[in-house]
Amino acid sequence: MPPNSNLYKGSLTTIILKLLAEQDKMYGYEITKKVKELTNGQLSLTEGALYPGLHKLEADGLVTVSMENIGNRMRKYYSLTKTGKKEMKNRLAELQSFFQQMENILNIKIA
Amino acid sequence: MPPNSNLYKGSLTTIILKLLAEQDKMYGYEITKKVKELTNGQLSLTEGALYPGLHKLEADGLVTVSMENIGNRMRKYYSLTKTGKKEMKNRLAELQSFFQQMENILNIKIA
DNA sequence: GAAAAATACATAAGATTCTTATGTATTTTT
DNA sequence: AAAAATACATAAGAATCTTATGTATTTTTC
Repeated sequence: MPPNSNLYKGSLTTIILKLLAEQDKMYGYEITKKVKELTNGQLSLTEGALYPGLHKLEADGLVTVSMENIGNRMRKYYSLTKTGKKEMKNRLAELQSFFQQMENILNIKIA
Repeated sequence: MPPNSNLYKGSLTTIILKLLAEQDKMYGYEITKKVKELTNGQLSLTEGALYPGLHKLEADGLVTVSMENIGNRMRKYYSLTKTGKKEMKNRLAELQSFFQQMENILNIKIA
């Protein structure tokens, strides 16, 4: 597998929030798998960014946690709070306008 | 004027390189004006990011500087080096693939 | 059945890139 | 004459990442 592509800083939590909005609840490792799958293996979230990111979302009240034991191994499932759903919409809108601005500036077509 | 939109970190130097590729030479303040113009005032580069960014591009050998005096005021014009032109293409390509990946992950249409 | 890979979490040090604040000075507009 | 725009700069601190390391279980492969 190639080394991680650089995530443009700031997009990680938006990704997490959007995936949680679609899947209802997910655990960290599952998120990394999902991102790899959706990008055909091109993008790998690093654990050093993912887990602190999830902790921050929790501290900010955007997600809640529920633990589940699978055999002897634990999983921490994350779900969006009501605030988290709103914030997800805000960040998606922000990201869209960022993309629009980048198109204007760089004069490129995306997709 | 509204407060600065957040630039997604990492995109600033790509913007600078692309504008320099189109304009041949520009000075810092001119770059901020151009970005404002292209985004209809929605995006303002902050000086605290712009000038250090230009200095770093120079230190990395991607741009060269030529001074010009306009009356009693100086301008520092920046131009792409050969390496800078290559790097600009690399970063644009990287950014495009990042956008593509974000589309895949977030399931959004851009533009 | 032993070794390797995958699963599943975590944290810490350091790098990078930004924001905010501040500073200097000239020129143009009001 | 005062305010806004032009034109540069740097420093402190915040935010977000990378890289490295650690622990432990489960599944796959040889």
